[in-house]
Amino acid sequence: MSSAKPARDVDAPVKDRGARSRDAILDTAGELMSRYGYAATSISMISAECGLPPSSIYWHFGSKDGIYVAVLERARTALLAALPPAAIPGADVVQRLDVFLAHVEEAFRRHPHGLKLLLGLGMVQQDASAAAVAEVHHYRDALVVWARDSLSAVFGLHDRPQAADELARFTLRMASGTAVARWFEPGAVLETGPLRVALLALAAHHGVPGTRPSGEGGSPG
Amino acid sequence: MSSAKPARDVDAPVKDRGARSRDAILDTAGELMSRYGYAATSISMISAECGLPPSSIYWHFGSKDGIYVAVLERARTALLAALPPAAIPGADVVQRLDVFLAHVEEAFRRHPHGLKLLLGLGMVQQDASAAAVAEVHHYRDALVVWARDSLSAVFGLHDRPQAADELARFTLRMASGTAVARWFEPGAVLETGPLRVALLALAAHHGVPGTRPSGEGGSPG
DNA sequence: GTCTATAACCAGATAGAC
DNA sequence: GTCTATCTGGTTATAGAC
Repeated sequence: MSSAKPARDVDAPVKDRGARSRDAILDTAGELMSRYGYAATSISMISAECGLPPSSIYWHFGSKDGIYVAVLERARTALLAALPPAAIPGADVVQRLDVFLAHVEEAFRRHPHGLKLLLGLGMVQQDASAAAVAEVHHYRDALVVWARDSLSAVFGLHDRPQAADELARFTLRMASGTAVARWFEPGAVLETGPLRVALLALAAHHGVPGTRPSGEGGSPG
Repeated sequence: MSSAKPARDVDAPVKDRGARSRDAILDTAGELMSRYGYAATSISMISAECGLPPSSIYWHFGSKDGIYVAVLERARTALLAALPPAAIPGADVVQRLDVFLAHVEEAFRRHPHGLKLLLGLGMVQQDASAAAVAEVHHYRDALVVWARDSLSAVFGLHDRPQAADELARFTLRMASGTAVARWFEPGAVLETGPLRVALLALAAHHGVPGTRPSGEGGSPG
């Protein structure tokens, strides 16, 4: 028996050792950076954790910024793939909202690093490369667009972009706040119950039909 | 002429040069750490910015952790002093809520570093001293207690601690999410309008009297 | 693609004159 | 309390054998 922690597959077919190493580095770096932040995560930490020497890490990613860009890009892709699409099935608003919230809650629960990375690395502006800053904003913008489109579809706000923006900001800030809470209480999840009540009230406040608090089925037939 | 940036008062009476230097260091460190985070802020950066040599900084605070603890302690004191006390004046729920939200919005607007420091430094667990970790949790706990007490007073939830906890978590997560948003849009403020609607709806959902959406004055007399 | 070894540098922290 | 000068160790990054 070699070691208790086979972080990477040394005996894998030589064919794709490179791709496997690359993934191992990204896994380790994502884990460490989401926990300690970009600045506090060193190449030696990543090297020690994933078992590859620093030079291999540099061979794959070129620089610390390069690792960061790759980690963030992968996190963004994975999170956006897990988030529900804008086309939510459901006849009425409440039905669509419940489907939407269930998907969102699961996506944020299954990809806990997604937002944390954005948070811990958002303050990179210091010595980060232009590519790194661009990727941070790309990530953030993608989430904003997703939130606006989704909530617009759920509540039927295609002709009321301001209301859609408000609901999107509200939802994203709650999600970010939950990500923050998670590094004090690791088990914290997005509380969809209160969020559901809040979104329905906000929509009702904007006069969106089918969101009145009394009578869960909407307007009486 | 000496320099265009007199960051500290070199010609001040010798009497309290120490106290002034201490404050200057804390100001600079707070500014930098809230922008770049703890790990990315170096002693040399602080030294260059405030004009005092590294050894003076160490004389005042002993270590980088020491600076951090002092910065966070001062931020916590200032923020909690600016936040409204639990005893909110106002006859009915809506009145108290409006006073509360106005105070909170102003406190978070006038102390933009307060929460950012907590965010950027929350991930210090890596090589931080026990004192530093303790201060982070002290800060966070103080905010949690404040939120619970305040919202309990506003909505009259003394006998319903679970509802008070839920409203407190909701409010704090929105505030944290806003602090996060602020490092993408520096002008972002806590949006008390939607938060007001949401809190009223949550309270109504819990059956708190005086929070029904229709009829802003509460129950008809 | 992966390794050993190391260059060049900057971080946190200290010594000791004044 | 403040300064100049410096020590030590870790940091990013590279050279070059295999």
